[in-house]
Amino acid sequence: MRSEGLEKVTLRRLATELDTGPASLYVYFRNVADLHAAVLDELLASVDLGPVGAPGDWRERLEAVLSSYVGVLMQYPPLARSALLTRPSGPCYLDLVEALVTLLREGGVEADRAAWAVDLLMQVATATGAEQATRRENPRDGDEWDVLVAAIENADVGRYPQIRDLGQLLLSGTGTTRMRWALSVLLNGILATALPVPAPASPSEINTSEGERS
Amino acid sequence: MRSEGLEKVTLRRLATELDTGPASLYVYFRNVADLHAAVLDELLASVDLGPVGAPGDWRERLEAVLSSYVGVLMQYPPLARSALLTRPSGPCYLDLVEALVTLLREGGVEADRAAWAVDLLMQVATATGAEQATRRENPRDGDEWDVLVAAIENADVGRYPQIRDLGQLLLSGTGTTRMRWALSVLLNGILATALPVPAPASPSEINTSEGERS
DNA sequence: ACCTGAACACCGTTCAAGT
DNA sequence: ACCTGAACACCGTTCAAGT
Repeated sequence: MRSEGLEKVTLRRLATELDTGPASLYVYFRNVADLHAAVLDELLASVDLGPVGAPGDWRERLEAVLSSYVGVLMQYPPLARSALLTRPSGPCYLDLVEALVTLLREGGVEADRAAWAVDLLMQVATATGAEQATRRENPRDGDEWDVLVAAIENADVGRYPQIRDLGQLLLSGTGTTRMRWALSVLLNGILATALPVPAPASPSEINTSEGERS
Repeated sequence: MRSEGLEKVTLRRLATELDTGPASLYVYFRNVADLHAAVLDELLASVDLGPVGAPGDWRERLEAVLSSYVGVLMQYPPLARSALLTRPSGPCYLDLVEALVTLLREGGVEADRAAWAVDLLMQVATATGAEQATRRENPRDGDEWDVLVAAIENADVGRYPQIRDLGQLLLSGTGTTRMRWALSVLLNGILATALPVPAPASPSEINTSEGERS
């Protein structure tokens, strides 16, 4: 419907695209965050969930799904950024969650742990996508990188002995290899870390045990 | 110097605060990202690095430092958001990196692994801070939560069997307990996951082995 | 009743004109 | 030479006035 190539997703741009004033969009969206969420979910439809049903190692398939997700985010920097702050609940987002849970459970992760693990995996993937998308669209990124390199190389030995010791190790690796390693860390950690035992609750407060969520 | 209580850090607001026009700030900062980075680093000075030199379990001390960091981010939502996309290189940021590396090494993590681990820990902590800060300042967050609860409870059983199966488990736990678990996951994963063997490089390209970093 | 033009209150950035 | 007022090109949101 309105899935034309949008680079800067903004209320006004979409309004002029539709030959109307910006006020009209408030009939469909209560604010700009709502609009972003809607476009984002539309976009998540293009994430490749094929690996879920495919044969092969569940870890590799999970990595494939998350890579596809990150790739989609990187194509639309502003949406990638909004994905970090939004609480998505669209159908395609749920498809993605469903896929990740399926793969985790296939890997032997029990239900409660898988539930929390999905959030963590999505958080890291989304943050990675938003970061890389922003850097990619920022032409001055090279400069910032150089500044960081210089800051590390010239770091005061007295104040930053560890940093001086690590040196280039802090900057080593490509984005892809780092993300592959991060995903391994997460999966190994998830497999090794049980959920905390829930705080003992008296029977009367069992139904409010969802917590403050803040 | 200019560390007055700033809630919305914006070029113009700071300019009027200083009784001048917005153009004047371009003498000190080349753009608004630069300004954010500067203020952020100023803010990072208030992160409590005391636990680094204190006695006790290195994991708990690392958790204390990161909690302090997240707490600082949550006090300034716009800066928390910019921290996700910026490539910080200020002195206080380096202090924080130094602290984390120190604790990781104390825990027996070897140098190269610690170098990558710091980035991952900071990414998760920063994302958590930015998320929670944004939610806290958004009064409609309750509504979005309700929408998500409803979406999960009423999810189509055919399309989302796993989600239906998990149900409230997906929403269980407070922000704090989730973050404590996430940190355990990360530390367990870091301890369990060696870096990939670097791609074999001919001697001639050893000096360019920093990678594309994209 | 529904839609929307125009206005409001902001942004970041640039650049010519001042001192 | 250095600083900056004013202008430019955008934002998101509201609201009164139209149909």
